[in-house]
Amino acid sequence: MAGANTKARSGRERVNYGPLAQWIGFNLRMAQESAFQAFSKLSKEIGERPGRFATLTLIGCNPGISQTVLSRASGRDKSSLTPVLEDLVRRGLVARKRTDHDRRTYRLVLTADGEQALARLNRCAKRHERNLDRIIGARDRKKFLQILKRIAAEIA
Amino acid sequence: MAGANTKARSGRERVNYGPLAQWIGFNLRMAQESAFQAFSKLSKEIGERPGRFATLTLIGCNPGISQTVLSRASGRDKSSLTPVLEDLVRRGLVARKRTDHDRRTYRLVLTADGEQALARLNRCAKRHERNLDRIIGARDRKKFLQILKRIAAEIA
DNA sequence: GCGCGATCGTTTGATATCCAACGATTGGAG
DNA sequence: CTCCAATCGTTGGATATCAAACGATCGCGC
Repeated sequence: MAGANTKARSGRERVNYGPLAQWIGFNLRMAQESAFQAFSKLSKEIGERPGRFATLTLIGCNPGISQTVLSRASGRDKSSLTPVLEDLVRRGLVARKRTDHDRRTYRLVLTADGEQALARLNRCAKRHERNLDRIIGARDRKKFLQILKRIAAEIA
Repeated sequence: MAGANTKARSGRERVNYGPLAQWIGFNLRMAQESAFQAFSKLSKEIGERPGRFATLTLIGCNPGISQTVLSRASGRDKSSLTPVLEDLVRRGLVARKRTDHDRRTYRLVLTADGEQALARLNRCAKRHERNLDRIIGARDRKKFLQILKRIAAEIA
């Protein structure tokens, strides 16, 4: 079925991906999943979850940011952030401050411990990025990054 | 903190991404999420879930494939496939056959309805891919795809 | 034959995520 | 002033995923 036979599977475990092999969407998912798994393993070594990283970085670079703005920037629903921030606050990495002129929003800031945790995560991320750079190649890195950003920005 | 101030936020809702802006891993996640959302919307129009697509395609291209092989090919744990296949079988899109020489494994095949559902999903995917192609540009498409495949293959 | 490690699909339990709805709060229209 | 729509963070319900453990089955060595 479905035309497009690139290669029938031969001996053991050879799979025919058919048209999937040429589809950006599928390969984007596979690459992201692999990269995430790899980073997950690195960050587990220092006892942090990978999902915390973008959150801590964005709070660090934008002290006083609100949860809603943070959720949009990190590409997740604001309700997903509630348990994450609860955890980060409980562990003393992030502080929530109420403002007086608008008592609905929190202003999020890193604590000293939060800065340290972020620094540790940054070292992991650097190693991870070096691995990715090695695979992508310095020559194509800039263009690759640029295309990723265009996809994120324009497909919505 | 964290050095690297590309731009302080000014008026409304300007967020400083700091070093995140240059990281492949983060941008890979954002691009994948956006692309998946877009495809999700398209496939919802025809009443299918986006996760079913790779599954149906791989079964179609590899009639008789087992669940374990299918799970590895589609990049998901085999236990994630159990409810998906239950649903596809219940709706009559996929048939499971027991083999006589190995009664542990199923052999998965598409039914006629499954072929039709896949054809509908394929039309969605083509539209989706055209949008991605427009963003990426024909000139860079091949290289982009190649890099995605290398990441998926080599980072693990 | 027999037994035991490996494999297949499922179950179970834990996360992470989305979406819709909610209560509290704000700010603007009248 | 007084409402009322909009916004903020949370809650509740649904789905998707993984990892570990399980029962059934296989196949190999002996």
